Order: sequence, then structure tokens, then C-alpha cells
Amino acid sequence: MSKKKNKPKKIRPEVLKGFKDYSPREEIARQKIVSVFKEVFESFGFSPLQTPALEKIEVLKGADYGEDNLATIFNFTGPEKVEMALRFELTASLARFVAGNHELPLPFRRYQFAPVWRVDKPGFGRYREFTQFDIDSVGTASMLADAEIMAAICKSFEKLNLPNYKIRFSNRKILNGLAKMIGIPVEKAPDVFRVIDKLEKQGLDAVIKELGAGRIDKSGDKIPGLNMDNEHIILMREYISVYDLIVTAKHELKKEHDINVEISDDDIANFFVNYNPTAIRYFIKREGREEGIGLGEEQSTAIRNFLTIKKEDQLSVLRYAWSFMVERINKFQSGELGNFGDNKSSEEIKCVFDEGIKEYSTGLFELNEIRKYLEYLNVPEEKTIIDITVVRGLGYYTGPVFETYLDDVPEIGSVFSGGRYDSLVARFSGKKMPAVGASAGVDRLLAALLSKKLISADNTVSEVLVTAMDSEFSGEYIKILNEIRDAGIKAEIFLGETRNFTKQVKYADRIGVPIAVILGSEEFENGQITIKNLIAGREQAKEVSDREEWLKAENIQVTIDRKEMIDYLKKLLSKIKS
RNA sequence: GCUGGGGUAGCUCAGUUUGGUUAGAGCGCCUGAUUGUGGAUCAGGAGGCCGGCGGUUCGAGCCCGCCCCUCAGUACCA
Repeated sequence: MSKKKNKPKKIRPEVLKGFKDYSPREEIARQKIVSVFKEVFESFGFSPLQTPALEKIEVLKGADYGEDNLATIFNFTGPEKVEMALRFELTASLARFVAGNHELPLPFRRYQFAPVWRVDKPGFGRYREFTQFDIDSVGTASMLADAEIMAAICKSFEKLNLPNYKIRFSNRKILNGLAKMIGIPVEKAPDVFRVIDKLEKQGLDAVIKELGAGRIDKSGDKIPGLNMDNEHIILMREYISVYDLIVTAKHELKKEHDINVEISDDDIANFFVNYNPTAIRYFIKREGREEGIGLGEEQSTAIRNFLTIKKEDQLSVLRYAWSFMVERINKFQSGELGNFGDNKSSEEIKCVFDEGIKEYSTGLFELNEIRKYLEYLNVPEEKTIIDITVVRGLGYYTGPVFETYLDDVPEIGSVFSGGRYDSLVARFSGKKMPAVGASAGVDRLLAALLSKKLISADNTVSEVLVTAMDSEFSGEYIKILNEIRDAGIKAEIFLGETRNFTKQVKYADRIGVPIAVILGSEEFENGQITIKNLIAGREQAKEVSDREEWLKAENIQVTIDRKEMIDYLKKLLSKIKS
């Protein structure tokens, strides 16, 4: 027990793995993002809710959580031996709040931004503690609720000066219905959806391979496949290609023909119902470079007509998807069932098929409703794309789903996404309650925007630094400081020990404050004040290499009467900020 | 979790091939030239458990084993 030297052990200044500090530069930018979201959602009438960071484990995980289920959350036994965990999302707490407050007027509309915690592997913009911004409408089945959230998301990105965003949206009912329509076994469907979800990131080839035998990734690691049979893979490929093909075909054929013909809605509808599935197949062949398009006269005309549709993109996709279903019905009725599993009776098969059709078509109708509401809400059509390959990973989505992508930072995937989850509140109340919501990962968005310099990055909020050269005037300095602050200008006084003026200006430069207010004995004698524009000074430094010349460059600062100070500062600030 | 790259000064990295005394560079930082002016320039200075633990050796930043961290890809993601 006798240590000769009791050297205090130095503690390494480190944070936990996956956690991070936010420097003023980052935090200022982050707060800007949050305040824009907040402003926009409040303008849509959503009110703030806040809930505890710690919740009972069953609130977060449901009554029948298992061990592996807990691997990715911070869970522990707290005081009084209560099993608890840090929340890993905000929706469960919302559901608990709604279920526990019976007097709450419904629909309940709230936003919430708060930190959440997950034991994930950290990566770029991915941390174990991060801020989520959530927005939800609980207790309404109206598609207007879905459309409204999408509209608010659009507005947010406009306000953040990120106009290159797109929302892709779909409906889980369509995929669920599709699986039943083409005879994918129920237990296999989630796997299929999971693979389709990778489309945006991994591309069509990778997805097709994973539906089949699997693939090898860039590091040489093996990714196992689902080993679906060929017939199903071909059908999935046709389905997946619906949106892509419209874009590709439109682009290609427009180049060739430069078509501009007026056509009627009937023509379009006719085209979709009668020709589309065949046409899709031809396009697929062409994409696979097996052969040319090889369309008949009639089909060519129909496609040409289709390509002249100018403002009907969303409708086009819906009609494509509809015709895909019609073709399945035709085949079903003519007895070409395809692979539905051998040990099912034809009665069972018909039942599943009918269910599928019902779900699929309901999904399309709901999307069409959202489409209309988006139009009423003045959301530009090119910003919202119906893309029936959108899945969303979360298991609990039951209806429309949507994902927002920023073209400027495609590598981070979707940035503000959500959908309809009709059974989450039921965990508490036993009753189904319709709800729709969306969630943004603020920190991932921030990391991407900062790295691409798409958001301003100031190191300080200070607008003015009052330098302090002469300790005998400290009362005067503070008087001036008060005056500036009272005028609503963010100001600080130099608090360092030194009176060395060079150091003070250097400090001002390094924290990035744009204006320095200077008072020495000369100014005091004349009742004046010197105001220096540090931003302009920085520009000037680029051109001047000689020190003497640099010191003489005085047009970046003025000496004025003290009474004019506030007016001058205000003008200068508004000039700098614009 | 899996596959691969990496960990040496605040940052970016050299040094590891072939083990050998005091571990280097650039940038940044501090002090001064310059206590009434940021940049540039000049002079000086501080700053290293060479990721950790164990092993081999007279001797390890370098070789061996285990672990940790990190970057990329990928899986999972309520």
C-alpha cells in the first residue's frame, strides 16, 4: 500500500465511442437546421412535445422483447431494480403518451426534437447519440395528414436553401399486395422487401443478384442471396423497373423523335391497360442489350403518345402500376397461375390472390389521394415522385411511406423519411389507431452539409468585439458594451489578461467576429470611437504583402462620433450579412 | 457481426524492409521583432506511454500473440 510517489493519474480527454462534442461552429449550424424545421412545422400547426430520455424497457421494446432484441440499445437495471433503457427513437414514447392520455383531443399533432441513443457501429455522420426531429399526426386516417407532412418537409428544405431535394413515396400495401399476387410465400416477403430496399444504394444488378444466388461486395465479402426462383425474379424485376423505365424511355425516345402531340386521357388509359406490360418487357430486354425494342406499329404509337405526357408523371406511374396488376388478373383468369406453391388448394390460392389485388389496388388509390392533396398544397410535382420500389426498413409501416433525398449529398441516403403506422399505439391500448409520421436524423444531415459546405459555418455568434486597451477606462468600455447589447447586437468585450492590442485583434480574427470596436486614449479625448470591419480587412490582406502597407490600409475602419456608433454598427452588420 | 486498410507531435504523414544510443518533416500552436491594428516575413520555443497488454531479445516504434480504437466496404437497423 506504500506508493512512494502519489502522482495523480492523468485522465485522457476522450469521449465514449460513437459520442461526440459539437464545437460552436457545428452547434450553430445544427441549431439553424433545427430552428428551420421547428419554424416550418409550427407554421403547419404542429405543437412541441417533450418526453423522458429514459423509458421502461417494455415501453420501447414491447412486452415480449428478447435478449438479441436488446443488443443495440443502451439498457440497464436502474435504481429500485427497474429495467430501463435510453430511448432509441421518439415514436414509442409518443405512442405511450397518446395511449396514456385518454382526454387528449384527437387527432394529436406534435413535433419533437431530442437526442436518442443506439449501440450502432459509428460511421460518417452516424453516432451512438444523435438528434432526431420527429413529426407525427396521430388519430387520423386521412391521406391529407400524410400529404401535409410531405409538404412541410418540402418547405423545410426550401428554407434551408437546399432546393435539390426529392421525396420518393409509395405504399406498403402495394408491395404486400404484390407479394400475394405473384405468389411469394408470406414468410419470405419481408426478406424480399429488405432486398428491394437496397435498390437506391446498391443498384438494380445487386438487387437482382441478391434475389437469386447472392453477390460479392467490393471488399470481397460474400452477401448471401434469397435463392428465389427465376419466375419470381423476373416478375420482381418488371415491377422494380416501372419507374426507371419511364424515365429512361422518355429520355431516349424524346431524343429520337422530338414528339409534341396533344392526346386525351382516354388514350393514355388505353395505352396502360393494353400495352404496358408488354412494352415493359421489351424495354427490359433492351436494357439487357439482348435485342432492340422491336415494337409493333400500334405499340410504338402508344408509347409515343405516352412520352408526350408532360405534367402527368405521378399519374403515369400509378397507371403503369395499375396495368401491371391488370395483367396479373388476366393471367390468373386464363389459368396461368405461375408458381404459387404446390401444396395449396386452388381455393386457397384464389383467396390469397384476391387479398393481394385488394391490398395492391387500395395502395394505389391511397397514393392517388396523396397526389391530389399534394397538388392542393402547392407542392411542385417534380419534387415528389411516386416510386413503388420505396420500402422503408421499419417493420411497423402499414400504409404510405416516403423518403427524402438530397441530390447534393446522395451518399447519406434518405434524410427525412416516414410513413403510416396504424398499429403502434395498439401496443398500449389494444386498439388500432391510425397515425402517420416522419423523422429526420439531424446530425447525419449536418455532417453531410458541413462536409459539402452547403451550410454556413460560423465559429461564433458574436457580432462585435469591444477591445480593451486601457484598464483605467474599463467602466467606459462596459458602458459602450451595454449600449451595443441594448441595441440588440450580440457583443462581447475582450476578457483576456493582456492589454496588447495586436493580440486582441488577432483574437477577434480567430473567433471570426466580423466587427471590432476600438477605444484608446485618442478616441476618449475626442468623444469618438473606431469601428473596424474585419471581414473587409481579410479581403484586403490577400492583396497586400508588405507589412507597412498593410498597416496603412485604413479604409477598412472608421473613426466616428460616439453618438453615431449604434447606427453605424447596424448598417455595417446588415451590409456584411447580405 | 463479416472483409480489407490504418493507429508515430494538436493535424497530415515519413521512419518498420535488415531490431541498435538522443524518433523526424510540413502545417498549426506559444514567445519576441510589434502594448494602436489580423495577413506575410524573420528569430526563438513548447509539444511524443511510437494505440494497450503480454511475449521473443543484451536491446523493440520496428518481430510474435491477444485486445482496443479508427477508416472504407458490407450486414443488421425496432
